[in-house]
Amino acid sequence: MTTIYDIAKAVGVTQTTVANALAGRGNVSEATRKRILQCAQDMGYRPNVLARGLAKGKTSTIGFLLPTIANPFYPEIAEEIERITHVHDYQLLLCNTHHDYALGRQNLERLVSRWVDGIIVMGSSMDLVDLVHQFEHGLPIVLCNWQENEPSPGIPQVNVDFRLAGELAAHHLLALGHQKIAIIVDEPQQTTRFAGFRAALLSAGIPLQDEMIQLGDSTIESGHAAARTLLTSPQRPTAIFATNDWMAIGALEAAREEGIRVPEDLSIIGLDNVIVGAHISPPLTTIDIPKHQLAKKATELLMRQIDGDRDQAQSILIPPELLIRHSTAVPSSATMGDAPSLPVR
Amino acid sequence: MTTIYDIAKAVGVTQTTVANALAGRGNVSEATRKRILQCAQDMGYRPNVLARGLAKGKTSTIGFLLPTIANPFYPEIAEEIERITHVHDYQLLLCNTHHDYALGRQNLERLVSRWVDGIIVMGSSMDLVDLVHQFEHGLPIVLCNWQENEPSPGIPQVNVDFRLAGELAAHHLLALGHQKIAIIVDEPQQTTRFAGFRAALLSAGIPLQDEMIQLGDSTIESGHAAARTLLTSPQRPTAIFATNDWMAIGALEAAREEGIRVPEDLSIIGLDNVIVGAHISPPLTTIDIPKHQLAKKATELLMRQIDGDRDQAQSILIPPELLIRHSTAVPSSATMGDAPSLPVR
DNA sequence: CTGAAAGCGCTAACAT
DNA sequence: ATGTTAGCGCTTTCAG
Repeated sequence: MTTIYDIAKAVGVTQTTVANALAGRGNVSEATRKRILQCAQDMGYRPNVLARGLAKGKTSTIGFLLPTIANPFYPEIAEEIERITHVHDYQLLLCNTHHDYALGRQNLERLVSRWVDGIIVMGSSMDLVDLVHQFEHGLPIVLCNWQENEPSPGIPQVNVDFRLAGELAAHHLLALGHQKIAIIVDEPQQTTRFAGFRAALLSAGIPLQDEMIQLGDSTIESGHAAARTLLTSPQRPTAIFATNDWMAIGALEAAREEGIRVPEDLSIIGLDNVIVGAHISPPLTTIDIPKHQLAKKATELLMRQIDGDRDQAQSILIPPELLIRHSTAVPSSATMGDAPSLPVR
Repeated sequence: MTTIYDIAKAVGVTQTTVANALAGRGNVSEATRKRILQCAQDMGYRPNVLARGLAKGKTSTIGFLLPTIANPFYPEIAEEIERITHVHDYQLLLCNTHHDYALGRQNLERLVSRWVDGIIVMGSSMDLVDLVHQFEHGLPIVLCNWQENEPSPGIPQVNVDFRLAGELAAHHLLALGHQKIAIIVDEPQQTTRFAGFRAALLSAGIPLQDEMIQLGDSTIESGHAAARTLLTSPQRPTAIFATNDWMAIGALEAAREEGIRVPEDLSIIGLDNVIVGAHISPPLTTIDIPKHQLAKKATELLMRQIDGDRDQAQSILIPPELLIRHSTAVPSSATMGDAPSLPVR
């Protein structure tokens, strides 16, 4: 590896001059600058960011903690954050925690050891306690999509209004005329969307029955298993809200296996708006999470913190939107004469 | 940030002793070791990996370049590589190149600047020329799933036998009795699987027609568009091989839109065996790529290189496997009496 | 068993 | 406009 010292020697000047020339500081004569740049090029010089980080106490690196890139919801956000951070000349360090708090802490410590300038953490990826600890020690942190209403002691965050998300799902199903409604939820991670859903049903006079609540862990398989339980019970629901698309896809699969048609005999609505959801059969009705906006705001908040703008405990809330496709419809068993018609976009 | 010097001061010894104690070298008395470890714990000491990397000339970091984590094929591999590297106490640096060679080079240079100990590069993510350059300068590199038969001048690689993959797809469709067969391929990235497919058809006496070849770019949308073209042509095929699952899902969607039943009126076979493919309707027949094996071998090869085992230009070839699900079947228009029956697993 | 000192490649005052 | 110097936190000889 060639260093600035090598260049200095070759050109016949000192380190400082090379450093200045390379950094584009004005105090170098045009002639020597040219020679230096040329030489750097020839020798294939690459600055050593370790040395720079050590000297400056800043690494231009930010960490990004998420549960798993296996659920395509996260890659959509991760790629956007990567894009933005690159524009600002930061390098992104991606870490999967696999919903494992121990792994989350380990990853966090790795990042701290690397002197990252800040981190963005997605909900369900780790224990808030560990984060608070680092935050109080001065590490810039932004909570993104933090599940759900956990108190965040002064840590800036950008969130989706999950309560509203749950309400939107409920209202959609209610508007279609459903009465026997079930939910598949990843508890306690996704408790707010659950609460919103439940409250909306309740205020419509259709309280959610206990046996209509099934737990999942956000994977396709868990959605599949939960739906299976729901669909083989005597009290079979006519509509299911899966609190993420991945589980909704599993539910879709279970319905198919049971010979239950979607949306004719069963409506399924997800949450996330994962790209593939639009391309399967039937195209999945879902609650859209504005992922790019989430990524953008989170990165902005972090950059601001890194630039010294601490302690203005920002908390941004982004509204989700109902996205009607074809996995939801008026219940076929709707005997009531005033069944509302199905709006489709 | 507390440093070993802080600890030294607190305990009343010198840096060296602290370093030795922390590194677990034997030359420290049990008494002082205990005090040091205790103190480190109390002060929340975290080693600075930048400083360590600088001093040792080794960063325990490896880079991983891939096209995009938006296609779930890659996350499945990435997570496995991350897992293995963590076991070996390496940190993984993930970089998306978005199939953009300029971005790929930029990412590569970033990694080099970070003094990564080595990199793993997945096919279609960047220009081989840039890699060769770094490799010749001594950077350990492993090519993983490198598309397809590009010459790799001495760089170790682990590949899937894509030619066989193409043949397997062809043989499956032929065995079912298909005659009007089409392909959707991401050229020139996926040329080997294409070649295998084409050759197998040819030797069965059913050469692939030019109008039965459509190009895609590995996205769902491109598969969708390509299939649409195929399915609306007068010479509509009875079977389509999409060279990756993502495009196959797009093709499935196109068929649905055209009112063409799969697999009754149209067989579709993909390649990758992406998890979600098993859970959609109909479950996708595909060629399985042993991703974990790929990840494992690639990491092994890299570790070996890092440990000094250069220049044994290894090249590992892993065989793919046919995975029959429900998107392929005997063509309904099969008027021949000896249509083979459909094996399903 | 413990300490002193040099050095990794770079930045950042402070000279000249 | 260029040079000198110290220092970032750690590892690594080499001495005591």
